[in-house]
Amino acid sequence: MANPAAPGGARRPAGRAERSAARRADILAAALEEFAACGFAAARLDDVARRAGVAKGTIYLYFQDKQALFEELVRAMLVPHIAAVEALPAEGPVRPVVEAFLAHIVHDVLSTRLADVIRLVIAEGPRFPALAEFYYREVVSRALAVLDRLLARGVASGEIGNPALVHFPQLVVAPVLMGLIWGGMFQRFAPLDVAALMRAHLDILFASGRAA
Amino acid sequence: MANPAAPGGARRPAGRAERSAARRADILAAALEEFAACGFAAARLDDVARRAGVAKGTIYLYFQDKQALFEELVRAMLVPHIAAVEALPAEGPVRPVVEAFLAHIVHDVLSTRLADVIRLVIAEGPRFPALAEFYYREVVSRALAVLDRLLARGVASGEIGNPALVHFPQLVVAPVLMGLIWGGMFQRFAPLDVAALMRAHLDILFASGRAA
Amino acid sequence: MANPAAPGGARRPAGRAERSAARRADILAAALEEFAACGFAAARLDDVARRAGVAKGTIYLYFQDKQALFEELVRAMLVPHIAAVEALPAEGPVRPVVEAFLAHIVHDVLSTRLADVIRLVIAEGPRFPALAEFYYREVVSRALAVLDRLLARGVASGEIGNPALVHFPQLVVAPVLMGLIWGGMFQRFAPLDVAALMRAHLDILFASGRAA
Amino acid sequence: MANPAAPGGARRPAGRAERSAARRADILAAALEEFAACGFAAARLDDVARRAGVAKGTIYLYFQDKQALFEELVRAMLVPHIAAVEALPAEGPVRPVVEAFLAHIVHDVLSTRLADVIRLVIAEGPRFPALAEFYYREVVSRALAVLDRLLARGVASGEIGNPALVHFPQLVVAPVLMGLIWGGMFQRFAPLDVAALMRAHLDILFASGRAA
DNA sequence: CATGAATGAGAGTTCATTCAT
DNA sequence: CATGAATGAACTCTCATTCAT
Repeated sequence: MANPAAPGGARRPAGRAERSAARRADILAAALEEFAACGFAAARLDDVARRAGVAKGTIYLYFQDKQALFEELVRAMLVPHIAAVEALPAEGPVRPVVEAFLAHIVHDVLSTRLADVIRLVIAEGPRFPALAEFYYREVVSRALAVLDRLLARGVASGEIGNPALVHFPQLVVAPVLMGLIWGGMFQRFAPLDVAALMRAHLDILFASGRAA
Repeated sequence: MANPAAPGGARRPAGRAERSAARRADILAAALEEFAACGFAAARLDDVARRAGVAKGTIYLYFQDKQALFEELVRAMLVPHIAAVEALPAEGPVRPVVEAFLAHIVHDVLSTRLADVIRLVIAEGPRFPALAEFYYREVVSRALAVLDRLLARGVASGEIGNPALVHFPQLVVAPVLMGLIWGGMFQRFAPLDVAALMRAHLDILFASGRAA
Repeated sequence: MANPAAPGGARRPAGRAERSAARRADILAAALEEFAACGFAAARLDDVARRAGVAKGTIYLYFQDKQALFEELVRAMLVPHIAAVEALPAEGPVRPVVEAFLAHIVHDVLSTRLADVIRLVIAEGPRFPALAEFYYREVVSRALAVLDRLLARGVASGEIGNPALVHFPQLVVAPVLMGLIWGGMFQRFAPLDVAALMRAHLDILFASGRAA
Repeated sequence: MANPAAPGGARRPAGRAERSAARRADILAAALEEFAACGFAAARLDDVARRAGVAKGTIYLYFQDKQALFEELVRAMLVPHIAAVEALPAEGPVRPVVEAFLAHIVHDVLSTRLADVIRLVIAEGPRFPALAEFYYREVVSRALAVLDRLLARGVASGEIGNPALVHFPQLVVAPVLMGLIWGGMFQRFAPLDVAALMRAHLDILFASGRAA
């Protein structure tokens, strides 16, 4: 009677749907840890369940099977960032936008769990074509399209001196990929200053243009 | 003409040592296929054996276990290229050397089995720190050191206008990595012209400098 | 009649804990059969599972591995008898006590599954030092200690004429061991009347003493 | 030219047959070590071969298979002692003969490789009925028959006071078995003075009789 | 909804045995 | 005779998946 959102005597401050969503989130979070640490094939659902604080069977109430869990994990992690990818300003000087774009990736991707997710996609991509395609369609192609327009504008305005860059937005992103891979493999014993790397990268990209 | 075992005529019997080396090579080749296709954990030694045309137990005559097979495979594939990495000319104009360096990678790595091996190292690196370290020590760090000297020379001679590049040889290689990853994931449905990518990349790198 | 789970009527469902304990017992019983028949190394868990009526994997829900199954089997079989070993009367005439002791062993050990267990311990002891030590500590040394006190009393009271026996309680048990080994190896084609053997043994032990 | 027994340039001082016999002996010796250490099932012919200094296949030139090797090993080790078993004097006082008999076993069996062989027979007996039967027929029954006659003589002459012993020669041997088993299992952490045990045993056996 | 005991196909690994050299 | 590379059946152990409770 006190809690209108909890009919039937549920004391917990959450409704059934919320509890369910929370469980789902717990499982996804646990799965991320395990998949990131072991890879898809070597990760054990037993460990995912233990880490999520649920029984092994419960996972199957929320996900069809191991592969579905993996794919939904990747999707769930990527989706919130898909919008951000296209939120770049369409007007004004180009360099600050590219800078913001790269800074965004460095801060919100490379230094977060998202880096693990993308490394997973890269590592397992060949075994999960659907995932690779999803990643390309929803993230990569969109980001590259945005970049492409940006670069065209930069070339048109003279900010970017070298027209070679148009049609190869991958060149803008390549150092990010380098930072991502390096971080997963060599960071431990050969640290790489990604921020400085990005500054140098920007300097080169905009070197021969004139300031906007 | 006196020696019936003389090289030059491929004959069946061969020596014991040759047979043995051939078997080993067969197994490694089969392992490459399977590991590249399935990843380390999901690859089955049964399939490796079948593909190599040997019995399952035979693998264990040549390799301690699955992990050893994997590590030796990577090492065996990388080692022959280690020397090549440092064979860049130490004198003269810089751009042609960098061009040759990238062309070499594109031709001898990206379009060969070596690409699979490096993708494997990237994918499994976190689970095989020894391998990641080997790859860094024997390949990555050497190549970067060579590039570093090259870039310094280019900056000193004015060929490279932008000194930002020095100390970040990773920027030179980043597009190669991009091509490698792209090739493994998106090439099927979104082909990338790596050669053109490289030309654009070079144009940008040497854009603001004066010709040597 | 009110409690459907009440003991006294063997019914199927039972509680989870009971089911679990029963499964464990089934597996141990099956393991005893197989280990006794084949020895540790040659026994196959597949057969244990089949005999226990469970799947192969189920064994691993209850026991860490084959060796743990073996060791727990031996412990589980021996433990219930450890108390019995020290339950011999500490007063009165000695001969009846020794007689009872040997009769107990002949009836409760030699003619039961326990004989198989001890034969297993003897056969596998060298490969399972922990088991040999357990058996010595919990069974052998205790039984010998009890016997030792008993013999000392018998010598003190004159019931046992020969003081040589003190400090060698093994001599009292040796014929039991003989019966155990004989039973496992020769009984089939050269039967040995263990009861008569024991009577003769007792006659000799107490031959030169005077009745208590 | 110096060695007339080595025609054809063979430097080794042995003929073909001798070499062969030596090889056989080497294999048997190696097999004894391995079987004693690991038991029949767990012993590896690979280790036997390595220890014997021959190739794995060579074993099969001398023995049909693993089981034959094992059985011939046991037979070969026991046969030389079969004669000794019946070489006990048929006349004169009994006690010295029994003493000699037990002393012989303690010295020539318990403290030698023979102990390992008999422990093996005991451990593997149930799996090798033919071996158990051979051991019974050629060793056990003969020794017991000899002992039986000896005991009868002792009882007849009054040396042995207790006629219960006749028909149970096993009682004479039981402490030896105890020593054998104890040696294999507990000797390490609970040493048993077998010689003293035997003296006590003899004292008891002959306690109530009058000296011859 | 949630559980976790149970399943059983399938993985890596071993080793007795064979046979071309 | 001797070798040891090769075999492949058989083993132990794992783990995604199911289902009675």
